[in-house]
Amino acid sequence: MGTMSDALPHPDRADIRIEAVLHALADPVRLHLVREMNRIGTGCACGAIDLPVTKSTRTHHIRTLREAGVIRVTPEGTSRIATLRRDDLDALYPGMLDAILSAEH
Amino acid sequence: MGTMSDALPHPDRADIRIEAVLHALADPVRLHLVREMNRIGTGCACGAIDLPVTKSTRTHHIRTLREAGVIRVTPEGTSRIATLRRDDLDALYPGMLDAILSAEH
DNA sequence: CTCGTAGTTCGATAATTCTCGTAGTACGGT
DNA sequence: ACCGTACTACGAGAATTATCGAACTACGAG
Repeated sequence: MGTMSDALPHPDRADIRIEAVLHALADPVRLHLVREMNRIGTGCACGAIDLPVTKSTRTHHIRTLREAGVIRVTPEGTSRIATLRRDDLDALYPGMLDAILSAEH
Repeated sequence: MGTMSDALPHPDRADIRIEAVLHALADPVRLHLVREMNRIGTGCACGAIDLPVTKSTRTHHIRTLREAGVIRVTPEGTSRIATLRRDDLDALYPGMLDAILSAEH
């Protein structure tokens, strides 16, 4: 049970909660992930973005972002492709994502 | 030392960090405080908003919001008046605050 | 089938942080 | 001067979370 090609659970747009999204984006590692995903554009391999943490920690952060509804993750071979849920986030909180992503840092 | 009428420390606009702001807004109690401050409008007494926590916990949350640069707090008699730092937040992250405040909940 | 790569899961630890109660400070009124 | 109200400070407990290492699963290439 639980093979890697099983669809991963994602919240529906209606089930995305602002607090979970804010919490997900408030962590420096996760914010960096999201910024990079945004920069690279559509569909980037999770592992391609280098981070100052081990791979199990990376898994934890990717899951946090996925469960909050910030990214969508789909298996592709041995990799997993992550995409920002721009459409959903823009529909729910218009302007928020752009404002956060374009913030200086 | 440290009398109540001392000016409380607030970060300059340039020192406001997006991560701190997101972290401050990610807590349900603090988000409720901010929503209420926004609804009530300019300058509301911190203690006027009722919360399901004790007053020392309230102090903690107010300080977190203040130190993140989300609100400005000024002594006024025995009370403290809190105001959203709309101008600064809108300048730094245009559209973010409105998007968060108008999110359904 | 075996190997290497990509990622997950589990258990543990360390760090935050949310929460509270108690004690204390500041200010305004009587 | 005294009291009540508003809030802060400190110390401690409970909960959450960030992090890691080790063991495991899945898939593709040879």
